[in-house]
Amino acid sequence: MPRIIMHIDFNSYFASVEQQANPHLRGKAIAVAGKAGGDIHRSVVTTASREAKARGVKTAMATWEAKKICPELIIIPGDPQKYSEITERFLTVCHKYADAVEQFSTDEVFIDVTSGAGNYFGASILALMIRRDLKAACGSVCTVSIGIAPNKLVAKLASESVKPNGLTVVRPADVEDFVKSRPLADFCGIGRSTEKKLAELGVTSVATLRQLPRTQLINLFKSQGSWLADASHGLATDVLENDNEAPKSIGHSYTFPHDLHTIPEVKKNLLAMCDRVAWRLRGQHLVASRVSVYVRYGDFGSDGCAKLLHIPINDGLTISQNAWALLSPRLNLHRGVRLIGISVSDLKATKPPTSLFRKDRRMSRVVHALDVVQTKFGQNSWHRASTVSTKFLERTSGWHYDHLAMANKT
DNA sequence: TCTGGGGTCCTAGGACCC
DNA sequence: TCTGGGGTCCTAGGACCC
Repeated sequence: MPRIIMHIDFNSYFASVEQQANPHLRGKAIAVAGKAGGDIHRSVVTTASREAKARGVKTAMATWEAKKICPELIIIPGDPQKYSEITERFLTVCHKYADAVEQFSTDEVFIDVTSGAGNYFGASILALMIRRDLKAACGSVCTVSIGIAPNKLVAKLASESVKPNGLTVVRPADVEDFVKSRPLADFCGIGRSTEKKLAELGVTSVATLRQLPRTQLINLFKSQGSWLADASHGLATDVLENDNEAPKSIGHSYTFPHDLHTIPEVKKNLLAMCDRVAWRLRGQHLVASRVSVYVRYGDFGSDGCAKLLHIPINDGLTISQNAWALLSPRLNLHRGVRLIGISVSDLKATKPPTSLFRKDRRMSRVVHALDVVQTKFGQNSWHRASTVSTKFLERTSGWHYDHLAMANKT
């Protein structure tokens, strides 16, 4: 049975949320970049408002570059908490109108409205109702572009085709023509590299892509080749993914305000980052069997490696020890460390601690106590002594000891 | 004053086993 | 004197998405 899939895409998501929250920002060129407390100068634009886009500011553009082309640009640090609250409201509205909802990213969902809408006319009415409810739930500044089509691939192309505030319906009979009108770069699955490779073959449009034999595409692009052949006709067997699936990996990466040149600096930051990853891991009751570490140097060269562990782990210190063992033999400090990325994967549900050693059992009690503190007092409620400067410790030690004492009682 | 940070999936190639 | 072949596991690295 043919399906009716709707793709809903928040326009300039983070920027709209900021403009909704602060009326002074409405109608102005703003960009969301970095996070509160982070270094904005080494960040890129996460989202540009409609007004900023009109002046040439684009997503992923370096903030200094954005400022250069749009001097009046107001840069706002990102507020993940705020956005996830709005996303929750967004999802609640979607669930009201469809059984199957796939959250594709913070600001995009696919919903299957086959049974709820009945036909494409019904789906258009549904889209208008969703738009009305979203305005009520998220604010009048927030607009969405909606695409309706027989599959995810075309629904996404459709929503992308009219921005902002578009509603594009592509009935099955119109798929071939509609797809032909779209640029290759708009296809979800054709990135810069594939686009370039296709251009070298003389393929710069859907029409020219259709002329290449499927066998040739498969030879050149392996499994992606077959997908390309289908996509050029708007054919896809994509299904809505279940939202409740556990994550496959959890990671954290950070660009330092200044490149690091010493081992203690690297180790200290690595440990703090591993603690954050471990905290999220435990929050989802998971343990990890693979640790991956990635480094970007001042010259923008990079290096990374990964290791499978025999015993699954979920505490920051152990993750950090493994990451350091991987990283240290290949680390080149002369180049300056710009970014470190740490990621854990091969995730499984946590089992109760089984170690026979008293030291390990004691450590898991400490980790649990610290989790309790962090849940109650937030992300910066405790730090390892080894990850903070002496000055910082002197300034804040009283505060920390108070909280640690409380944690032990808990 | 040099391009972030969160993910997923696929493939190549080496090591190892029988 | 010349080292096949299938399978699996693992890491590195690249491509893609937002």
